[in-house]
Amino acid sequence: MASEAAGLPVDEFDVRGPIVRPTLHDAIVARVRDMIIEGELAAGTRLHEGNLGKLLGVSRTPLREALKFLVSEGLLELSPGRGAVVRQFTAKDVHDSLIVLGNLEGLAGRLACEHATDAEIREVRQLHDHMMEMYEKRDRLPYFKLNQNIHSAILRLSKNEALVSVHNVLQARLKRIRYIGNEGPEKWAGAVADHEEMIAALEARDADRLSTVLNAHMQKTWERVRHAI
Amino acid sequence: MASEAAGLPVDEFDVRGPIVRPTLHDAIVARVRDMIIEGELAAGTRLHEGNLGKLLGVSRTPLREALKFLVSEGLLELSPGRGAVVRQFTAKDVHDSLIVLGNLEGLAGRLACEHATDAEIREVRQLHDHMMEMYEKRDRLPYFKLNQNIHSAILRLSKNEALVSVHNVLQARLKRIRYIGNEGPEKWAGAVADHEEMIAALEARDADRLSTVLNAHMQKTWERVRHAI
DNA sequence: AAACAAAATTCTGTATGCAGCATACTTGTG
DNA sequence: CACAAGTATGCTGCATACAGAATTTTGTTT
Repeated sequence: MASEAAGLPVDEFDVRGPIVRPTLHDAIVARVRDMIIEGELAAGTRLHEGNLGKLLGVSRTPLREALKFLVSEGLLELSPGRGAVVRQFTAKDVHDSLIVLGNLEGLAGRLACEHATDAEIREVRQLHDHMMEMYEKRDRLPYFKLNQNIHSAILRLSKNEALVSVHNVLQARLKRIRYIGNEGPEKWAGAVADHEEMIAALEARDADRLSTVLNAHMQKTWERVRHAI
Repeated sequence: MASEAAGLPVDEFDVRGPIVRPTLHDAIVARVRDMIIEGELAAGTRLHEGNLGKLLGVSRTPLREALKFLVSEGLLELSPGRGAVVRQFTAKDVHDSLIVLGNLEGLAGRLACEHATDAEIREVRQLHDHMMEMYEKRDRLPYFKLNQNIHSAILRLSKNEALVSVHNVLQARLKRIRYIGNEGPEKWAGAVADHEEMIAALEARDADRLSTVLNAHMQKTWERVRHAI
């Protein structure tokens, strides 16, 4: 309905909401979040509103709003009068977060077994097979991305928005650490074995088994990343 | 160490951080959050930056920063070009959130059995006994507050910061609904029975039992509040 | 009278300016 | 030479100003 002419970038109209346009706010939030995850802004770094604003090409006002948003997400900390600092996670913080994440993913797996359609499970299987190809080639980055996608997919298949939401927040806090916590070959093999069992349990819709594997998988993740903290 | 003279309002120095002063930002966030929970700002209400700012006695800049913060917490929604709106939760949203909350509290109970000191458990027992007095008197508001305090205390006793954090976010979203979802006497009695079992399980450090009760308690909460949505 | 179009008003989004606090530097003193 | 006090700079926090989008109101036409 919006435009018949081919080649136009995107429709301005969305099915459910009225108009959906990308906002500067979202762009800044996403950009700074990426800078933190990719280590461009190391933990403990004090964020200079003037410099960072010039770097991103925005003025201080929308930047400050974005920073407040990231504070709420737990990626930044705020010292009154001293501005925002990239949050430094202690080993205990990470361990605690992984315990919660394991529990949340366990719940997600349980719900996914109940609510996912067969077609959706097949899509996860495809992601899994693709990931295994990357593992055979020892191609770490695509493996890493597909791995994340599979976990996100299981969360999505729980069909529980609240669960997805809190998982995302916690996941974002740890992304940086999982990014650098690249394990040795033997532990990698262990993670792959976990994933094999995951997909099997999901296809069998064995809620208890899937839940258990996901929870245990997260506990092993701790062993893999603890050295990096 | 800070001041020997009695009567001074508060020490300016905290044990761990350097200086702790209340910030305008935090005050605005807390105020608007309360206005939402207490229904002064009903779900669906469009927040007018000019009016709200005048009402609170602050200019638009810090107000907007606070609103962005609350958007991240999930209490507000943002329509680009149209400002912030108090988020409207569907019945499914609430149900989903309660499922997650039940799981989180179950985990918290499990961890609390492991990590809480005897003294801390005794404090929870005192809260519980006090709450029971209020129940005998059918004094709803203090009962409600003490109830919340007990749940918060169990979360705190888990000694897991990440768990407390995500629980708080989810809890804040539902506070308004639990505030209005005041049940009849028979369901109230059921909730009280749950609490009796909770405190017993905690004192026995029976992790499985406490976890089960907390999870079930949250599922019953759904029955109590569903009519209010 | 109803529907559409255009103008005016109002509100959001962004930039800039200013005041106060924090920090770094400099200078004076023991 | 070390340390402390005073000064100077720079940054944050907040307010205001301006531009563009959204909404409402008004006028015109059918």
